Amino acid sequence: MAVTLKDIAERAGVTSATVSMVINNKPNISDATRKKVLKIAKELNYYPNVIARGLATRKSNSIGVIVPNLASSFVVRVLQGIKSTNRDIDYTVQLFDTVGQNENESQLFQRLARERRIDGVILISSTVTDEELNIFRDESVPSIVVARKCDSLDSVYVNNEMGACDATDYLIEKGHTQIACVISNKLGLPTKERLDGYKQSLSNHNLPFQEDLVFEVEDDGITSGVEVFSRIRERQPAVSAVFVPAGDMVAIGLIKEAKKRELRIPQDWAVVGFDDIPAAEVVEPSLTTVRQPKLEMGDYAINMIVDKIEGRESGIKHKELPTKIIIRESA
Amino acid sequence: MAVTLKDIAERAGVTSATVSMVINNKPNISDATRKKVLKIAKELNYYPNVIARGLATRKSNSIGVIVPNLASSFVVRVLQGIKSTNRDIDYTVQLFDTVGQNENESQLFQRLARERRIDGVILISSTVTDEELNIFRDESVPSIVVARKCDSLDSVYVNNEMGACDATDYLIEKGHTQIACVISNKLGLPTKERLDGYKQSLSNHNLPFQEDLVFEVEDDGITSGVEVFSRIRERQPAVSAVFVPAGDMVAIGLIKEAKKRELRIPQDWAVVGFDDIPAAEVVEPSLTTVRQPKLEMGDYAINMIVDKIEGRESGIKHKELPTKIIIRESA
DNA sequence: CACCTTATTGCAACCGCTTAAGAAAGTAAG
DNA sequence: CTTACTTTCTTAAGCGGTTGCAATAAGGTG
Repeated sequence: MAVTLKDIAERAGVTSATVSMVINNKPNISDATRKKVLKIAKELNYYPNVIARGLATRKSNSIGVIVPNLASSFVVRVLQGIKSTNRDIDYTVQLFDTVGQNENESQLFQRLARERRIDGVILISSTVTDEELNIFRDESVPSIVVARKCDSLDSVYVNNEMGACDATDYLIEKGHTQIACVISNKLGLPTKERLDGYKQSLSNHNLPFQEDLVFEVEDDGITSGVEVFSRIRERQPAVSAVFVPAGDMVAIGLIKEAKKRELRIPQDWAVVGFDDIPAAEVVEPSLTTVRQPKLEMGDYAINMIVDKIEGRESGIKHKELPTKIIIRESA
Repeated sequence: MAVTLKDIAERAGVTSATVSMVINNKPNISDATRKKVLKIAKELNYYPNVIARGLATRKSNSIGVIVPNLASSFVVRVLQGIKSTNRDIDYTVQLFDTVGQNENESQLFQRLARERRIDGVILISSTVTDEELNIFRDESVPSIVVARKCDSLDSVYVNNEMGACDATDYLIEKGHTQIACVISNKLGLPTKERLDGYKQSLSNHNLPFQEDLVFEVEDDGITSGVEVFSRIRERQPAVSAVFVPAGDMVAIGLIKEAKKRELRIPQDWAVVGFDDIPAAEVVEPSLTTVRQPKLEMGDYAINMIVDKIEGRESGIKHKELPTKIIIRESA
C-alpha cells in the first residue's frame, strides 16, 4: 500500500492534521516537529494522493485543453506553446478533442466542469460559434478561447486583418493589381477578418475589390490548392498574384500545380500564404507567408487561465498578438 | 453548489448508496426506484464528481502520456493516433513533457504513479535507457513504451531493421554501390537498428560495409542535413546515394543543399529518408522515404494500456509494426 | 401459520487529505 | 499569583462518492 499522512503521523507521534500542515507549509508549526515530519516523509518516500487532496480542496489542479481536431498543425503548435511556458505551472494538462465524439466543444466543456475534472479550460478553435462560447462563459469554471476574438470570453488571437492587409500591401507594392484571394470556409471568423484585411489594403491603394477574385476552398489541405489553381486560371487569367488566407498548405498546393503548368513563381505568379508552417520553408520556391505567433499564443493562454483560476485576474481579458510577414521566394 | 448524490437521494426518498448503485448500473435495484432516480438525476442535471469517485475507487480514470519533447512531429503523430482510436476509451489523457523540467521521464512517471494521478502511462520515446525503463516496470502502475523495443516492458515499435534494409535494398537495386548512411546520435536504439538494417542489406548483396560511409549528425533538423552535405562530398566524393535514417528533415536539408550545389537528384544523387513527414511530399524532388505507421502505433498503445489497466492482459506484450517504403522522386 | 428465501434498500465505514475550532501548555502582563 | 495571550497541536467534521453487511418486506413452502 501507498504511504499516507497517517503513516507519517504515527511514526512522528503527531496527528495527520499536523503532518498535512507541514506538507503544505502552513504556519504555526514548531520547527522541531516540522523537521521531524519532513524527515520521516522523505524516509518513507511520501507523495500526497492528489485525488484525495482534490476532493478536500475542491480543486483538481488540472486544466483542460479542448481542441476540435488534433490533426491541425496550428493547434499542435499552440499546444506546444502551452506546455513550454517559462512559468512554473502547477497544473496538469488534460487533452480533449471532439472529432469523432458525440459531444461538441461546449457540451464537452460543460461536462468536464460539472464533473469537477478540471479547474479551467483552454479552447483552441477558430470555428466555435458565439452561442457555444456563451455556454463557456456561463459555466463557473474559467475558460479562454484561443484563435478567435470573442467579446464575452477571455481570448487570445492574432490581428488577422492587419496580417492580411500587410500581405496584400506587399503584393501591391510589388506591382500586382489583379490579386486573387483564396479563403477557406472552415476557418470561421478569421476568414472574414482576413478577407477584410485584403479589402482594406486594396481600398488603401485605391484598387477596386472584385468579388470574383475571391475563391473558396473546402479544406486547408494541399489538394485544395491544386484544385483551386484551375479555377483561378479559368475564371481569372489576368491574375498575377494570389494571397491565400486559407493557409500555407493550400498555398503550397497552388505553387506545386502552378509549376507543373509551367508558370514561373514568382515571376508569372506571386503567392503569399498564411500561418508559416514548417513546410513553407521546404517548398520550392519557399513560401512567403504571414506568420502567426503560435507558441506565444499558447504561452499567453496558459498564463491567463492560471491567473484566472487563482483569482489574480477578473473581468474579461483579451490578448491580441501581431502577425509578421515572412518574406521568402514565392513573392 | 453542484448537485450531489445526496441531493438526488433526498428527492427520491432513498439513500445516496442506492442512488450510487443506480448511477453505476449495479444490479439488485428495483425497476421502479431505478427509473425514479434516473429521472431526478436528469432533472437536476447531475454529473458525478470524478474526483470523489476516484478517491473511493482508487482509480483516476486517466492515463498519462509522457514525452521528452512535444516539438517532435513523430511524437505528435503518435499522440494523434492515441486520441483517434476507434475504441471508446473511458480515460482522460494527461500530457506531460520533460523538456525544461528537472525530472527525467522515469522520475516523472514515479511521481505520477505515487500521487495516484494516473492509472497507466504511455511513454513515447526512443531514447529512454534500459535502466530508466526498469523503473517503469517496477512501479505498480501499468506502462508501455512507444518507439523502442524493450524486453522488460510492454512496447510498440516498428521494425527499424527491416525498414532500413528495404530502403538500402531499393537503392542497391537501382544500381548504387557507394551508399552513404546518415544517422542521428539522438535517436537511441532505433539508430542502431537502422544501421544494422543498412549493413544487413549490403551484406545480402555482397557489398562491403564501409565505416566511413556512415555520417553522424547532432539533431534531426534541416540544418543538420545542410551541414552534413559537405562532409559527405569531401570525404566520399564517389557516393551516389544517401540513406538517411536520421529522419526526413535531415534528408530534406541534404536535398536542398545538394540542389544548391548543382547536383541533380536523383540522377547524380539519390536520397532516401526515414519517417515520412508531411514535408516529404512537399520538397522538390519529393522524398522517397520509409514510412512509420505513427497513427497505428498510438492506436495500439492506447488499446494495450487500457487492456492492461483493466486486467484483461497480463504478461509483457509487444507489438512490432512494419514500415513501408514510399517511393517518390528523390530515389 | 410459522419458517425460510430472495429481492431490495439502508447503514455506516472508508478512501486520504484539509481545515475550522478547540484545547493544552507556555509566557507575558498586571 | 491570577488573567490573558500566544504558540502549537489535536479533534472532528467534512469533501462526494463506493461498498460490504445488516435489515426489512414480500413471497414461497410445508
